[in-house]
Amino acid sequence: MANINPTRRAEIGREKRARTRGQLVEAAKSLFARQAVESVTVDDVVREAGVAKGTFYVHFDGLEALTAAVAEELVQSFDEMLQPGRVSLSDPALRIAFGCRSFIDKALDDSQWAAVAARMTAATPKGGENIRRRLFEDLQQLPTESPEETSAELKLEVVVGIMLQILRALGEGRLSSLDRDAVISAILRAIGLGAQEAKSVVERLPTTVPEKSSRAAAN
Amino acid sequence: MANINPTRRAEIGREKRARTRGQLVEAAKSLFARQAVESVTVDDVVREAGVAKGTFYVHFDGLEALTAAVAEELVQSFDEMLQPGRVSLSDPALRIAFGCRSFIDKALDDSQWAAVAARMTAATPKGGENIRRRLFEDLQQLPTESPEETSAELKLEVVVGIMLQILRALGEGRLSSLDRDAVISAILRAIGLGAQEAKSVVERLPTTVPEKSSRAAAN
DNA sequence: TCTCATATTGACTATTTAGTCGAATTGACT
DNA sequence: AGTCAATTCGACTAAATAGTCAATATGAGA
Repeated sequence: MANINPTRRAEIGREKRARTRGQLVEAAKSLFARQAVESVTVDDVVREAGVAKGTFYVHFDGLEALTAAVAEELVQSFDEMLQPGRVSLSDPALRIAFGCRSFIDKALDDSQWAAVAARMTAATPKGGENIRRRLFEDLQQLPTESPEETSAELKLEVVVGIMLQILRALGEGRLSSLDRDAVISAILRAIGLGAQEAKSVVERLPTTVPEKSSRAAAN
Repeated sequence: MANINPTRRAEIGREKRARTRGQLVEAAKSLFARQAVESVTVDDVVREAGVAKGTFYVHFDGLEALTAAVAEELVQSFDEMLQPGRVSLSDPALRIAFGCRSFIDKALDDSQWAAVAARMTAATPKGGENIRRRLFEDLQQLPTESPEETSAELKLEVVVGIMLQILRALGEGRLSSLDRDAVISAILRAIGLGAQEAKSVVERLPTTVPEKSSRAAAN
């Protein structure tokens, strides 16, 4: 008699489930990197994932749920990327610069990630809200220049705008020989730091260990 | 006998044609302002325009052609907006600032235009190419700062990124109390001008006569 | 090898969308 | 009022897409 422990049963299933679910999310990311999120169909996804249509609906209620899952994964990667800087850096300008550089490094290392991240912010603004809010707080803590004319709200849009455009460009293969520090400097100057201050912030930025595994090379 | 001059016949038709075609383009713009270009269907358009489906295909081969027509109209409005500055201003920084301010003024006056313009650049990069190219040329003509680290290619993405984000924000109703000059200053500082230089450029910017008719108010 | 809970499959129906076409409407002119 | 070329209409077919479900496959443990 094969009366297996039901808890064990569920465990076995979870592995298989997780693998298939992962394939679907991977397929979605691959498609989102190539075309508009709104133009991707369930049939596209299952074809790309090499999975039957019914399977899709076992894992997700519909495209919206899949999109949310991709967004969730992105937010996860954002948080992991930004966490180290948030805890260790006390200077808001330095925190902003660190966050931006982390994004750029990731985008330089994995252009698919860049393309997906850029597309998802437009499609599901919900996911990016936390990152926006934290950036906004950092911008508010920035020492205000003499006669401050640039509101924190505007600075927020400026930083987000530059970063998104860089992500889009890298995602499309443009700007592949990008100078990270030049971008950070431009952002810092845009939000009111002087050229010298900006340069100084960039120089004080802690060096990050270069990643070993390259996703871009693997694909 | 009603044997009308065939040339006259065609003339009569053209008016009716033009009106219907205009309704379709208007409907498309209205939809593009609300949702992703890729998610708009022919049925959406004809419903919004209050026109039968068959009529749509009399005027356009398909959605792509309609989208191209909307893009064409946008490019037209860009050119009209940017032309005065291009011919009268010799300082590249001034030309860039003027162009950006023209965009912002238009967006401030007509948030639908802003939303559509932002969405269309992503959907049909073809249309924006000329504007991009002209901006790039202006950026190249900019006097190079001491040890130039920011390439013209990067500056291009920075300016475009900021402008697109401002357009998106205004299109979504955010930043409605926007300080035009603050945006221009931020852009100029980002591309390498000092804070004082940027301020000076903004002050030297010729004043434009405020528009009488407000599209935003009319809708 | 057999069992069986779980996961996967793909054919199926229902709905949405693209695109067509003959019939009806329009409106300036006679 | 009548004419007629141009335009518009909307029902129609074909194709694409969403979502369902009974049948099949999987694989660890007995």
